Amino acid sequence: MNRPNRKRAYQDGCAVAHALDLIGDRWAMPIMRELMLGPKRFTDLRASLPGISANVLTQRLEELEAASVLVRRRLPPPAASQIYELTDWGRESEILFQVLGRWACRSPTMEPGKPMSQVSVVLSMRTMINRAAIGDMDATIGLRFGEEEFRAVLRDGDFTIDRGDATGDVIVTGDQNAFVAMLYGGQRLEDMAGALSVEGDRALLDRFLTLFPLPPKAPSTVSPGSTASSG
Amino acid sequence: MNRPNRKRAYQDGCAVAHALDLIGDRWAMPIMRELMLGPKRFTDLRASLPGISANVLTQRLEELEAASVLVRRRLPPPAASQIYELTDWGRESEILFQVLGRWACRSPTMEPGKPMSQVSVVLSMRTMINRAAIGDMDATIGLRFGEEEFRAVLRDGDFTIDRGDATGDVIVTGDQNAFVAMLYGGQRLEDMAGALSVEGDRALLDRFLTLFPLPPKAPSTVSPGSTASSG
DNA sequence: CTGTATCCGTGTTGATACTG
DNA sequence: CAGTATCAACACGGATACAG
Repeated sequence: MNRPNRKRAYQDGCAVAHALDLIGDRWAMPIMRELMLGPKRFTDLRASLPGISANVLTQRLEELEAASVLVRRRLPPPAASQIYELTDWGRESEILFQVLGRWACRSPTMEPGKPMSQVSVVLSMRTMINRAAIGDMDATIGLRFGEEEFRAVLRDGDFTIDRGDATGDVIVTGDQNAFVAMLYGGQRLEDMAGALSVEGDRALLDRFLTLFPLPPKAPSTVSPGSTASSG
Repeated sequence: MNRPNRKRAYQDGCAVAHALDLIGDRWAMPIMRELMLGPKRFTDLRASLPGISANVLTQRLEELEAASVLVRRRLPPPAASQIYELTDWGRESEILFQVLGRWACRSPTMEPGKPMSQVSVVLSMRTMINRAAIGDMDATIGLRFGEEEFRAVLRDGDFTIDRGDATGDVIVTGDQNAFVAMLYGGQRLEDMAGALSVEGDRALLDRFLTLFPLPPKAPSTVSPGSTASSG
């Protein structure tokens, strides 16, 4: 229990430096990301953050709780387990993830194809949606990624997607990475080798997939032969 | 020279995780912040980032260069020194700093009064300006913090501030931390004990200072007696 | 089953000293 | 001025053992 308790902190009045003191440690933002669509248990977090170790997760959760970014709640019996949930202010950090995501997807070194968590995929849709292209579309799209279900709604020129029953005009079931390959990789359902199945209005799905354009890449300013850290 | 060259990277397709791979290392964002208003030399960076050590600065600059966030340029003689300059894409990251700053200044654990760099103060004004309150103000404000000079312009309901000659309708000279105490701490010029001097239209300065309101704090969700890391 | 604590090998960070 | 070299302290990740 008696940890030394003194973190390395920027001694800087800049609010950005304070933000980095709070959420700049390794794994802090990915943890927040995984909680953005609702609370999760320790084990769920661990499962959706491949590479994190139990002790690091414990420590980050403590620090984020101390920062009032999240709270831990004990569920009533028979669940008898704890859940971690963003505070209101923690949830307001979603804009950080959107802006960071929009900037980073233009990175010259961003390479697609690496696996994403279910939550990442849903948040990326909130980030990349081109609202100007929605027009008068009025539709509900259900997504079922493993055990998790989400529902997207297009209405009145707006787009929302949240946890919820995967019902609607079209329902996609399967692996979220296969869905991402369609969404951002330009792949077609036929290329998915059965990793995805679709029920309902396939034409709607095709149109839906066009609503998430990727912005142009920024040019690389590194000469190809230099000693850049290649991953 | 032959560093192992393999960083700890999130193996995650999420664009946010990629962003963190690029600029999530300690000191990376403060370095970018210091370059946001124009290029700087190694020694200037070191001076404006108290606490960073030379080897870490070297390494971060290399990594940020490899990420195409900044470039290093050799100045023509007689300067004969290098400068570090953000790329276009690197400069577009300013929105990250604004969003991060707006979110973090609501932190329950944010405590004012810690020193800020000159660049931080200027960027914070870009972040916190309340454009709706500008009205028909038409004025130029000069700021002189140490060796650095900045010029703020209010015109057509817009606000800009950049490096530039500290001339205008009112000119403030002195320590940027004293200026911040007026800007965000509600202090008055008389309380500054001579750390600031003002030439020109003092009424304009008073009105100018009202254009940068702080948003309300988020509530703390930590019980005061708990073992929070009070770092 | 759901976390938490401890040990250990390794890599990163940071302070000091030093070189071109 | 612009970095390198060295070294100690710490953080991370993996494994494992422990507690409710």
